[in-house]
Amino acid sequence: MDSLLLLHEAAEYLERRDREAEHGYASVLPYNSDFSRKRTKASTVSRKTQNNRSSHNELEKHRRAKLRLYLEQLKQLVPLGPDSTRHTTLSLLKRARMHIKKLEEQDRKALNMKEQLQREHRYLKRRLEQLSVQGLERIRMDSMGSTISTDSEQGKDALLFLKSLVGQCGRPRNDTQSSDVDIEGMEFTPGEMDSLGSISDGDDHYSVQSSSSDASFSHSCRLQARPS
DNA sequence: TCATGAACATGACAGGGT
DNA sequence: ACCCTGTCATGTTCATGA
Repeated sequence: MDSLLLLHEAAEYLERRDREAEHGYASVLPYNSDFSRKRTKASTVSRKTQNNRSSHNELEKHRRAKLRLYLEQLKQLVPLGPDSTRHTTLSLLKRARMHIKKLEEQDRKALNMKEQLQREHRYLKRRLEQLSVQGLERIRMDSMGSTISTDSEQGKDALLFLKSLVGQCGRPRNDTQSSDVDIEGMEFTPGEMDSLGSISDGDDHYSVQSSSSDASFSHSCRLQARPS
């Protein structure tokens, strides 16, 4: 059972108990009434039970202390906000449930983003490889009139330049490192998610300019791609 | 003073061990 | 069958804020 489900059940339980108390059942039964099973049976309590009572009380106290500790630990993990100066167990559990839901949503969005970036990276890499081949061809054609040594030097320079380009653009988010993308504190606006949604892996019509969230990434690659 | 939440006491029960 | 341990349900008491 996952933590969200546990919290959900805990919060629902406390809410139910509150509701029942409001409507007059369960915990508001009259003391010593016929409905009170423990008090009516108390008269038949054995001497052994009496002897064990204090130890049982101690155990119960320990159990409650443990519960308090867990609630304290939970309080450290859940952002409580400025408005909640006074926390109750119920409010804490509700907040924790909301917080977990929010984290799950962020995680889902970050995974989507990661997949889109991986697709973008693969596309850019392919494109650079194409461009490097085309660039070499063009340099070779342009330098037909020059000497063999010059031609060779220029080709070598161009090749080095293009290789470095592939390295630079590929390095920030290559396939092996992409699983380590830091998604801490990522906030996504609906616009960002929409624009990312327009990219598809199998579709090479993907437009670099259309990706608003990665404009800086693609733009820097384009700028660097201009030989000085 | 009253309402409310937390802490406590206690009986009941379930499950595991002997 | 009995005991032990952990948990739950319920009523009471206490602390605290409005």
